[in-house]
Amino acid sequence: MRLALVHELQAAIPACVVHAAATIATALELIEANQFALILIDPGLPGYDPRSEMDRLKTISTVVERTPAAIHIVITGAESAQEWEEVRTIGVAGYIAKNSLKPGTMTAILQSIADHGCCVGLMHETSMSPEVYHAVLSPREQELVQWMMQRPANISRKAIYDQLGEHLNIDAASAERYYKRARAKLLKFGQLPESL
Amino acid sequence: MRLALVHELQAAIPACVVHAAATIATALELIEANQFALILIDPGLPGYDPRSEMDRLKTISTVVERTPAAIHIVITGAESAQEWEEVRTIGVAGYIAKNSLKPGTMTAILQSIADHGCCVGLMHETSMSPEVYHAVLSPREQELVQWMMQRPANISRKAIYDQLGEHLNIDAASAERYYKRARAKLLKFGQLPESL
DNA sequence: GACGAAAGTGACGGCGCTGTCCCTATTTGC
DNA sequence: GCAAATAGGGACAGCGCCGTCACTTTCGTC
Repeated sequence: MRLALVHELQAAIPACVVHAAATIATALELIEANQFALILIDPGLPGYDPRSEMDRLKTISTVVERTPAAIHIVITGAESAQEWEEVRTIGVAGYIAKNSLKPGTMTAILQSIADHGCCVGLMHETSMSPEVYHAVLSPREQELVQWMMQRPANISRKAIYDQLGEHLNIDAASAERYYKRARAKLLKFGQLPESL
Repeated sequence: MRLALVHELQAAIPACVVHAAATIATALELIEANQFALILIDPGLPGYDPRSEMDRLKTISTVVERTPAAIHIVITGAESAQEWEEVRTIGVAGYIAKNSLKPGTMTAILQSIADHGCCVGLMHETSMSPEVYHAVLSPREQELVQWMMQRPANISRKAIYDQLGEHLNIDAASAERYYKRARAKLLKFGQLPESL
């Protein structure tokens, strides 16, 4: 889980160095030994660190107080608008629900903080559409299949190709061939979903 | 976060199809429409799904009851030995704390379930050593640096190379060159940690 | 019947990661 | 001093993913 966050950060900030801590104790050691520009905090769950009676807010405020020079973002699974109000007064710049943290969102979050000074990502429109992942597909192919499966019935595939080509900065024709390759792979492995 | 789990699964089971749901409602739709062999459940945090009053146990039991043919594993951030006792009586085969879910562990978990019928992964020895990730390094290089930084002072680097070569099934000499390339990159970008 | 959308197949260059091999200074140890 | 360990550099083939180009066939519709 930490790794996922690290990868998001690395994708958003090229050529950065990320330090990760499994427990609050380790985190406190790190912020004493280093000067960080950006700090992500996952307050964790009840009983996250048994040796500490700190609750969520205390944990956050402790870290923030000890690193006044850094920008702080709270990443939480148990989102709460009220908690955001509380931590923003402490000096937290961002409050992101894990549910609204999709791949690639990190860049937008950091941009928003740079522009408006803060960023909130509660569970807005949870993409209710289920996600399907096929291990035999490369990431690009996976993405193509994902898009195609969400295609409304009255939209031609060609339109999706154009849409996707623009979105990924590639040729619409290439997008078409990706989808075809993906479909061929799924057919070959007998994993073709009924949505053709 | 879901994606991280999906990737772990795909790494553990080659050529598999993974369906992911953001909410319990979506999950219930999925298990009605499909026949799954393996189901991972993250009961989520308090308030995870606001439209449902189900608590953690109710959520888990609902899913388990509706999919008697599948193997169930609970992945949770708020681990609790007591909860494991409760869910095992329902028919859950695995109970894994997110903290003990390191990259590559999935294979061992599934193997353990296949062998002993169940698998528990509470927060055993939390690797207290902090983790450092450099975006400029490739995964292999990253791994080498990680190992080398954890090297006890009285162990020669050569021994680490041998150790690593065996662990990764590569030449010890190759491991050496990976570390050197990694070090050169870090030096070039001014990101070299003091641990040389 | 003609035309366009869609499906199915084959091939190519570029790029990055991997794993291997070789060659040279400099430092550390016995 | 000599040998081993360490640091530093350059080169190569294999492989998978990416993006592109070209060709044929089937189907539905007008």
